[in-house]
Amino acid sequence: MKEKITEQAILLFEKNGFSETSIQDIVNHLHVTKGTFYYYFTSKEELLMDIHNGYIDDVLKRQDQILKERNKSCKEKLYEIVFMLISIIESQGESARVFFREMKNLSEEHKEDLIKKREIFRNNLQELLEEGKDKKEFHEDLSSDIVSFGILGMTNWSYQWFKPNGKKSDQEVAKIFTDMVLKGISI
Amino acid sequence: MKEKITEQAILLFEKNGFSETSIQDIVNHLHVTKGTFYYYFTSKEELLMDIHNGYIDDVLKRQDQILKERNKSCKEKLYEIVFMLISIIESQGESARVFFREMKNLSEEHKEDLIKKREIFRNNLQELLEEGKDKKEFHEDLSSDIVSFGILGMTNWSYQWFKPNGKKSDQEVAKIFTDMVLKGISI
Amino acid sequence: MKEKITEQAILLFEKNGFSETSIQDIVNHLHVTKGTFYYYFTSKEELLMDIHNGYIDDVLKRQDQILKERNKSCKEKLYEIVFMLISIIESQGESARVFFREMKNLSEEHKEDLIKKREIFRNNLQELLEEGKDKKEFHEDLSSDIVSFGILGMTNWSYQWFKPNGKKSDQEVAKIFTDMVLKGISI
Amino acid sequence: MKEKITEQAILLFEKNGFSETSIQDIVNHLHVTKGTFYYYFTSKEELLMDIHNGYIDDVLKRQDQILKERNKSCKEKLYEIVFMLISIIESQGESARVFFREMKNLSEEHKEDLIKKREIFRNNLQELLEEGKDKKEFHEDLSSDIVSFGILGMTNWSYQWFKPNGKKSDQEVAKIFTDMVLKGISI
DNA sequence: AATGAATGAGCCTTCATTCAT
DNA sequence: TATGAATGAAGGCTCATTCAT
Repeated sequence: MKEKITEQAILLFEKNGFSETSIQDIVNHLHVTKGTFYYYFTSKEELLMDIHNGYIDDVLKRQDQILKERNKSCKEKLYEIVFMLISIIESQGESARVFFREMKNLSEEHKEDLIKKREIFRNNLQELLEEGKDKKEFHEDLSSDIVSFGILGMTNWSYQWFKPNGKKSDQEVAKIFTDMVLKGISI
Repeated sequence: MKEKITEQAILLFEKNGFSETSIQDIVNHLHVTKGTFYYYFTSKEELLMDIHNGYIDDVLKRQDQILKERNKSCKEKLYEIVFMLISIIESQGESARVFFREMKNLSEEHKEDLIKKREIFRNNLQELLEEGKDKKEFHEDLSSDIVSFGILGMTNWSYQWFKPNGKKSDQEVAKIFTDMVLKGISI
Repeated sequence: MKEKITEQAILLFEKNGFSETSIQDIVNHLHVTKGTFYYYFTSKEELLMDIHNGYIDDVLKRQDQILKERNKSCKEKLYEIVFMLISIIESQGESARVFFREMKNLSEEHKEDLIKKREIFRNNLQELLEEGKDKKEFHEDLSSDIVSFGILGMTNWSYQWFKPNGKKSDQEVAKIFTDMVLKGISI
Repeated sequence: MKEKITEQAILLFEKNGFSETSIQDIVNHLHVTKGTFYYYFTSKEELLMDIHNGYIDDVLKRQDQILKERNKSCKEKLYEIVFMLISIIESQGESARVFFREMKNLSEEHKEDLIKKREIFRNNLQELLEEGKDKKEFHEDLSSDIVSFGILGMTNWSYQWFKPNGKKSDQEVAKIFTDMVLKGISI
């Protein structure tokens, strides 16, 4: 039941926003009563936090797995991270959108926790860029901080327009983005 | 007065969110009463729409000016657009953040209008990329649609982390982003 | 309107208790809506505090007037205070009962304020007893603290049984109590 | 278990009030679940009634024992009743406070039962005063009804201020009160 | 004897909006 | 142009109670 509530909530938060979705809305869709909701969650915010944690923890775990792979170059790892981010928006688009849009509705304390985790993710990417510089895979005058923000912007922003069943697949988009970042668009 | 209300609303919407900001909050900061608000606006949504239009119209106008410039290459124009987007977040950060976050609170009708304008903006960028391909400034196998999304992602996302008085200026960030997009990060 | 709400609330709080009376109950009796209530009060507790302050401030003012009277003996003043307390329960019985029963529903802060005022009242009584000892009106080995508690107990408790239109008037009750306290019941 | 629930409930009702204490609160403190509560009690009100009956029955029994004593004067019996009431507040302060404060939360029917018992107690006291008048121990023009209310007020009110480990013991307070009632404070 | 899931009614509070002045 | 009083709908949350197991 707790899981069913969470799933339904993700759908509604994504469609209408957190503040615009009432507990009543959520439980109506599941044909249970508000009491039931409060049996499983102590507050609406706790539910939102659960959703956020579910998303970021999953993303961090996948990033970890990619970075751990021994016999891959930094370029290859960069592609895989880009692909992972795009494809996670394909498979868990609603969670992703809730994640990016609704952080402000968390309590100050919870928000801090999440911002820390998000910063860890970005920092790992920045370190990958630095490692690539050391290994002469990337330009040595690369601003790894700004560039990491740029790459994340490209991929994260895709939740605004990327459609799972659109013209381009997640793999194609990831390829185009990685090409752009690696080789540039200029002749 | 109408302008003062709009300005104050932008500040509060940016800080606390649209749904979380009450009309009362806004008028309290201006030491007037709710009646005054409803003398100038027919609804809270109208105010939000005004803010959105103010932002996108400004951005479109600036883009137009850049694209009209005769004696500039496509590369140069691309840099100028990136710079314009970053710098507008420096100078009008609050409006920008409200614009990106609060569109869902507009009525279906108003939202459509805005999405159209936003699509015009992106399409202009895509056309610039196509023109660049024709003029042999950009690779001929460039996916101008996806790449335009990528560039917008990079710049728009900067509202999440870019700080006007941070280590890098808007010009530097624009330069780094354009370099990355044009030349790539790979050796 | 604010006054009408307060009056109605006193009646209901007295009859059913503070926690057992809903804002809805109050406004229903006045044929207005809950919004109206919150236009005049910021919270249910504020209303309760208003009631408490209205009562204790009135009682303190009256006590002051009695104590200030120049040409009266301590015994006479004691009678007047007892009479005042009984008669205030006759005229403002509901307020009195709310005052004695519902203090626990105030916030910690507000409660402290009130307890201070109540303590001032009792202390004034204790000082009157001490003054009476000095002037040889009362026994010199009188425990003025415990006795003051006893007198207040007698009078305050009357809110539990005293009925304005009962067999004995407030003046008679005050006379009986004062006689008992002054002369004792023993032969 | 039933007893454990009752004890815990008394503590919580005294501290936070009946309406402000939830069944959940009570069972949490005992590390059992709500179901358990409803196995032993049919409703929250029944529990409150049990507490009330426990208190008043005990008080009535003790009063009975005092009144039955053959070789004591009415004055002595009066002292013992006052002492009994004060000391019961010392030993069972929580029950006493719940008794005096929470009667309004009983059903009309249950409340009547209790009021009857309370009236029996007061009436016994009044009869003791009458008996004292007959035996020339008390003034013959004594208003035994009002005086009995006064004595009960003095003692019952002590639950508001009497502290078991305070400056004066229960015996001392009872002595002061009885002296005041018997001999008066006037010289 | 005890649990845990679920209910449903009610509560305090907020807020966009209206309207007479 | 601006105010202040009032509305009504909705929202988050609590809680006594029920019941199958």
